[in-house]
This record gives sequence, C-alpha cells and structure tokens, in this order.
Amino acid sequence: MDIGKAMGISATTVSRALHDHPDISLSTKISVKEMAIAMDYHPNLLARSFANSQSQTVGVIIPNLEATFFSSMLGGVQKVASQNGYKVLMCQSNEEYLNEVENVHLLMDSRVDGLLICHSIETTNFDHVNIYRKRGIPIINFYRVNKDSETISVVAKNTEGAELVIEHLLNQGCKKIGIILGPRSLLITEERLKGYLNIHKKHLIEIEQSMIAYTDYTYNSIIEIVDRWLDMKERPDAIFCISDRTAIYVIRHLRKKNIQIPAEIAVAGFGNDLMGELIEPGLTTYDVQTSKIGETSMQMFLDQVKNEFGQITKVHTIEGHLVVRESSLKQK
Amino acid sequence: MDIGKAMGISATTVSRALHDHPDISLSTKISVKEMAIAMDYHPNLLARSFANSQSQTVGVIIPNLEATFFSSMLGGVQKVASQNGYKVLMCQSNEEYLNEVENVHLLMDSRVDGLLICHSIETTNFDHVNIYRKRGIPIINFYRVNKDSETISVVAKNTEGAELVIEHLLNQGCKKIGIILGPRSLLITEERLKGYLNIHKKHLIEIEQSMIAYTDYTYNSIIEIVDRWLDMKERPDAIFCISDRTAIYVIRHLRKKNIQIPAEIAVAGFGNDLMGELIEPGLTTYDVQTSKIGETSMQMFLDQVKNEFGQITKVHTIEGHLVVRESSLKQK
DNA sequence: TTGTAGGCGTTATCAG
DNA sequence: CTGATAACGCCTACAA
Repeated sequence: MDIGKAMGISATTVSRALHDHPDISLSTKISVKEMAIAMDYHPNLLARSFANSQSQTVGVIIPNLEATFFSSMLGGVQKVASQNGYKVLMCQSNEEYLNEVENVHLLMDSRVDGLLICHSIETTNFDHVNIYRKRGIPIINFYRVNKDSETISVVAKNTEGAELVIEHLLNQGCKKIGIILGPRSLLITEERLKGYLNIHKKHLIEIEQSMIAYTDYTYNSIIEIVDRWLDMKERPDAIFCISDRTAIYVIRHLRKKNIQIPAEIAVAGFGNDLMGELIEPGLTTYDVQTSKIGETSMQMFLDQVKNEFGQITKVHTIEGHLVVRESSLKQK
Repeated sequence: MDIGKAMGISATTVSRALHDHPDISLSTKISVKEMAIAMDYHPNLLARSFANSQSQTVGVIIPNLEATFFSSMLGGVQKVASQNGYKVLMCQSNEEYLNEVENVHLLMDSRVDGLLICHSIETTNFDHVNIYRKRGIPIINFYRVNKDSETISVVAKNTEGAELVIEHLLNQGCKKIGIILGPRSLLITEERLKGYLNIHKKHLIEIEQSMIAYTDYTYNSIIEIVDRWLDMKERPDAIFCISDRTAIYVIRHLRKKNIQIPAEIAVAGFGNDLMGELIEPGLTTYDVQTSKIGETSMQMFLDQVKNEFGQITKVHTIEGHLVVRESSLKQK
C-alpha cells in the first residue's frame, strides 16, 4: 500500500486505520486518513473482494429490458443494493433457457455473493440454480418462480389478484369470462387460473373449458385465441389476460375488429405496466408492484446474509391492488 | 489449482492447457480438459481479473430504470457486452449529480475496464469522469453528453431530428410552434433548439421568444408553460416537446382542457418511447433508436480497447427517423 | 514440453 | 498499539 510507504508504516496498520479498527491509536488513524485523502487513495475493490472472497456484488438475471415490467424490478433491486453497499451485475436471458443457464454460471464464476433471478418462460428445469443453492449461495427467485419449495421467492399475490379481477368483472355484469394464460409450466399460470376458478366456484358459475386458453406469450398465439372466441356463437363478454402486454394485444385486436370495449367485451390485464394507463381505453389490471418486488428481493438476500443459518420465510408475497380503468367499466 | 494436484502436474501446466497455450502437448491438453470437466472446474473470475488487472466488466450509469427509454439503452449495452465476453455492472443516478459522482467512483474502484455513462440532468461539471479518462480508462458517453470534445460519445441526431419534426409540423399547416425544452445546460436542449431555429429560418418564419420554453422535466414546470401558452391571445397551434414523456404530459393536459389534438394544437415528442404508440392520439415523434444507442456505445468501447491508441472518431451519431402518428396529422 | 517463483492489493493471523 | 507473514487463485516470466 503506497500510503504506508509514504508514511513509513506497514500496510497492515494503514488498512486497519482506514477501517477504524479499535486497535489503532486515534493519532495514527487521523494521520493515515489525511494521507489517504492527500494521495487520493482508492482501495482496489477487486483485490479486496478476492482477499475476503466476498465481492459485495449480487447477480441479477431478468428476461429482458424491453418493457418497463422487468426493468423496474431491476431498478428496485439496484436501489436497495446500492443503499446497502452492494453492486449489481446484470444479465438478460431473452426468455431462453440456455441463455439463463449460461448467465447463472457466468455470475457464479464471477463470485457474486448471491443471485436474484426471474426465470425465463422456457425454464422448467432448475438444476442450474439448485446446484449453487445447495452449496449455500443465497438465491432469490422473483416474480416467475421455481416451484421447488427450498428456494426463497418473492412473488405477487397471483391467486388473490386474479380473484379480485374476476370478482370485479362479475360485478360489472360479465357472464362469460375468457382467460388467456401463459405456458402451463409457469407457476403464475397455475396460480392465476386458480383465482379464476375459485371465484367461479364461489358464485356457482359453471366453468367452460373453452374459455381457458394457454399461450406462449407470442402475439400470434394470443390473437389466435381471441379469434377463436370471436367465432363462437356465444362469445365471452370479458377477457382476463395473464399480462398487461397480452391485454394490450387483445385490446388492439378487438378495436381493429370494431368491437366495443368494454360494452361488448371487457378486458383486464395483470401487472400494472405503465402502458396500461396510456392505452385507450385505460386498462383494468392488478398492480403487482414491480419495483417493490425488486426491492423486497434484494432485502431478502440481505436478510439471508445477515441471518446466516437462521430460520427464514421461504415465500414472500407482495401485496398489490386492483386498478380499475375504463376497459372493464360496463356500469358507469 | 486442485485439478493439477489431482493429476500430479503443476498449476501452470493446467492453466496453459485450459487456455490452449501452444507450448502444451495435445495429450496433456486433452487429459487436463477431461479432468476439468470431471471435476466441474470453474475458474475464479475474480482471481483472474485481479491477476491480470482486467475485469472484463464495464460499468454503466443511467439516470433510472423507470421508463423504457434508458432501460432499453442499458439492454442494448448488455446485449453487445455479453456477445463479447463482457459483464455489466449497473448503477442509477436518479438524475442526481452527487449520485452520479459516487457511482463513477464506485465503478472505477471496482476496476471496470470502461465506463458507459448517460449523464444526469443536473450534471454540468464533468471532472469526475474526466479524471479517469485522462488516466486512459475508456469512457463512452451516450445520449446526454459531455460537451468536452475529448470524450467519445454516441448521440442521436438531435438537430436533424428536430428539423424533421418541425418541417413536418409546418407541412401540416402549423403556423406557430411552441417548443418545450429541458434545462439550458443540456446539449440535447441546445441541439434540438438549433433544429427548431434552422427550419424557421429556412422558411423565413420569425421566431417568437415566448414560444421557446425551458423546463426541468418536472410535470409542474411543463404544465405551467402549457397553461401560459393557452392563456395567450394567439395560442401556438403546435407543441414540440423535448421528450415523449413530456409530450404525453402535454397531451393529457390538453385533453383535460378539452382541446382537440391535433385540430387545435398538434403535439410531437422526441425519442420514440413505447408509450407514444399506446397513447391516444398516437404520438408523432422522432425515433432515436434507444437500443441501438446502447449497442453502439458498447461497440465503441470495444473498438477503443482494440485500437488501444489508434485514431478514433469522437462522436458517433445514430440515424433515426420521423414517426408520424395522429397527434400531428392535421391533414388526413 | 513442463515446472518454479513471484506478484497482483488487500486482509487476517499471529507475534511482538 | 503495530508489524511481519501468509494467503486468496490465477497468470506470466524465467528456468530447466
């Protein structure tokens, strides 16, 4: 350490003085710190990380940065990370399993202290993440989640959220609600369908299988379903979508076909993306609090690091709320 | 290196074998690689970075991740980074100068190989970045840019873009165009105003100072200007905004006041945020190609690293294009 | 073709 | 209270 040389003292002492180690006398602390400033000393964080095998860095993997949806989760993570002296190394999976796997290894090889991941749509095998979890590296799952009960996860209130939306649609007088889901493998698909079914049961409404549709989130797969429903003798009078983006595709398609929203068909989404506020008509949706999901995920990581081996809640559910806009307001 | 021990050979040989060093015999290379796989060997990237003082990491600082605007630039950076074996360490300045300064130091102390930065609105002093540039660390500026000519920058065609928009508004029959800018200190403010002025001069239209307004991007400062214009005897018949977000604020405000867009007042933005496509009426804007700005920035970093001390173009301008939607279409 | 030695900057351990 | 020494894992000279 140059600053030690300049002062004729050992690097050890300098290091300790800078860290306010109790052993060091006040006078040396002061003079060392002055010298540090004078020499514009900046510790080499790489060397420090290497020495303590602690990088003060978390890795974050999200599907993409194209929409506000995941980026605001990343924003939440980064915000809390920075408040707590952590850096953020980020990757995008582009919704591809193989990218995700590669990213996980890259981050682990880079010795991140923990991994915060929102899995890709394709991901159904979680070995790539479980190996590291078993080695004791904190892994936090957010939004789209590993069903494995060992993994700490931060999720939206999927079932309750869907229940709120469906209940609302029924209140608006809808009699036949179509639901557009993601792939069957996703937990969010499963949980939101559950909410849909719960409310139907509660009101003793018979469920029509034709009203339950799975997609891979692509535009075509979504439109295909809508068209199929439009061709039916008894069309649905409401469509509940797995995401706001999906809902926006649906709204545009319906408008193109000159179908009145919500008069003929009400539409609701899930997530509360910024977009939903801007589109015409405004989109009714469930606000999952994306930014808060990110913040909480990072907080969970911090808690786990502090707790070390203490008892830890595995699943953290983020409270959201129904956002009613014109796309579902049949009664004004 | 454990794998050396396991095979009874030196770590050096192992390292070289894994790196396909020409000195090593094919047979040892093969056996070492087999052993590496068998033992699931992963190099410690932290140690490697430390040893060669090369982290294979770039730091990126953006104002925030709330809107798609900056996040898609970050997405572009990360995409190209990952294609070239670089990692991305990211920070948000939240549009605050002090945060930005702190982030720069953090990233530099973390020994990133380069810094890609989009300055905060507040930033007018660039010393925090120039120190490191002078030390030879590649610094790339994107979108909002350091006026210092030494810095490599990747920017939108601000002046030309503004020219296209203004020309278009005039074509639509607008006679009096208000322009809402950002803070005076920003280069984008200056350059887009220049485009505005250029086209006015070209058509020999006198410029009214009252039609040129500066804001700090806040909702209130924007609405205040619009209200001032609305109170005038001769209102503008078009408003050109420094950003799409600004334009959306304007559109909403005008709609609240029951002013017809574009019939009474046409509105145009700049940037081509996703939002502009969703709002009603669709927003006319100039597409700056956010993602490409990010990609190019990373590419410029890579070029600089390869070129080492070769001659380098300082300013890279990304071609964009006019996006005409209903908010400005007076003639149908 | 392979091995040995040293260093990267920081911190922890142990000794004084 | 302070200092010497070793260690973190990898890589590059230099030596054999």
